[in-house]
Amino acid sequence: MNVSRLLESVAMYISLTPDETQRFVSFLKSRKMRKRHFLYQEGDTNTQLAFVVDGCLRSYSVDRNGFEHVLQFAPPGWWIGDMRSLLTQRPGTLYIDAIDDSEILLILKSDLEQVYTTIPQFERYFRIITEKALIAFQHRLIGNMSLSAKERYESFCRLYPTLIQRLPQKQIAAYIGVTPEFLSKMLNQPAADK
Amino acid sequence: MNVSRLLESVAMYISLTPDETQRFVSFLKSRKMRKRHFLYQEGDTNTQLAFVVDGCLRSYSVDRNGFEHVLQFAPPGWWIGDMRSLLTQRPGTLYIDAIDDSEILLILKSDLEQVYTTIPQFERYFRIITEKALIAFQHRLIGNMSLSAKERYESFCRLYPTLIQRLPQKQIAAYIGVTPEFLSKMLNQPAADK
DNA sequence: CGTCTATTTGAATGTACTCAAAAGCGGTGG
DNA sequence: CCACCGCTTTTGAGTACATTCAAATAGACG
Repeated sequence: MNVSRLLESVAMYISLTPDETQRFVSFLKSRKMRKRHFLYQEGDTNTQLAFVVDGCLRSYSVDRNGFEHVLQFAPPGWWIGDMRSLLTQRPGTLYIDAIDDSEILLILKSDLEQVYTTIPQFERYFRIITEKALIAFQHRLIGNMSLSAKERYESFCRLYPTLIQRLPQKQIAAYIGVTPEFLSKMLNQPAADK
Repeated sequence: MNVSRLLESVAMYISLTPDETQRFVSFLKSRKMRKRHFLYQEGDTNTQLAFVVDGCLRSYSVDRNGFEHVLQFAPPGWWIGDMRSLLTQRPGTLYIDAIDDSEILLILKSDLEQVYTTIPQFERYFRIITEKALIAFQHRLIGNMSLSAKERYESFCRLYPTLIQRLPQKQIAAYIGVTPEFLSKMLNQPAADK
């Protein structure tokens, strides 16, 4: 089990003793996921959080017309899950799948609670991680309201420069909030520069 | 200083000794704000977090064309601040002002750090508060991508039933992401019911 | 009351969507 | 190794939702 990437992330914000580290790791389960395979589907109760070691996952919802909307891409080093389902312990509204062959570390909600009570420093770690996620989503929301589709695309390219190359356009469209058709037209008609 | 509302919120997630409570309260500063007065403006470095005791605040950004986009309304019992500026300690991009005469409790970033180290339970409190905020923003983002303006308006009414009455339409428009003109037309042409 | 801002209304415009169909691309099996 | 299948991307024409700009009206506040 390759936990070094996660321990690096943890070490950025808190200091653990070898024993604490050991106990934390004992709660983790490693899992390989093949491209296009699901971690959860809508209606499942999400009882775990996933840390991406290698590959890339995504979470998305499907609206009543069948259109997908990407909530998050999770490259290596990122956490992903259906936070709402995790918190409420009720069936979620998100799908989470692998967009590449991936390796992830899972921790169950119940074990996470264990971690919080036995190694309180993790409250801090996840507080900070969550704050950063919150800031990112706030920023994205503002962007969605104040930028044009073209600007959102450019902003996306800046944010995920590595992802942009291996993601199908369709996924990018579902992230920035336009139809695949429109994104295609936009990219092939740079006639007017601004 | 009216701290009972905040202590209620804290007590929902953690248990403090009287001494801890006392120490926490000693970090808070009470402040009254008159309607339309600012807590921060764009470019300020936000060094504090605000808890609304009474009244209502809002945070918003102004895009390059001068349009306002509301990030958050904060009725009594809610926290508000420019999280990004608070985390990075750099000038923020948000404006925060009172939309009603309000009473708030402020805590400085530096004091918050003190609270975290001396009363570690607060890591938990703010982790949970932040998780809830994250979930709310994720939900709103998905809504912005998958719902029509009318549906976003209805969703807003459900979320803030009390606010809806005392907020100018313009503010609601700036929250759901449409122009005030369009919202006005939408509300006055319910000809077609669906 | 008078001023300032919010709301309404209308006409013209634009950005992005819908639907449909063709073309491209990648993986799979023969 | 090639042919085929399914999915993604492209392209076009028509449309719709929402914006822009302008001006009139209504409300709020001092």
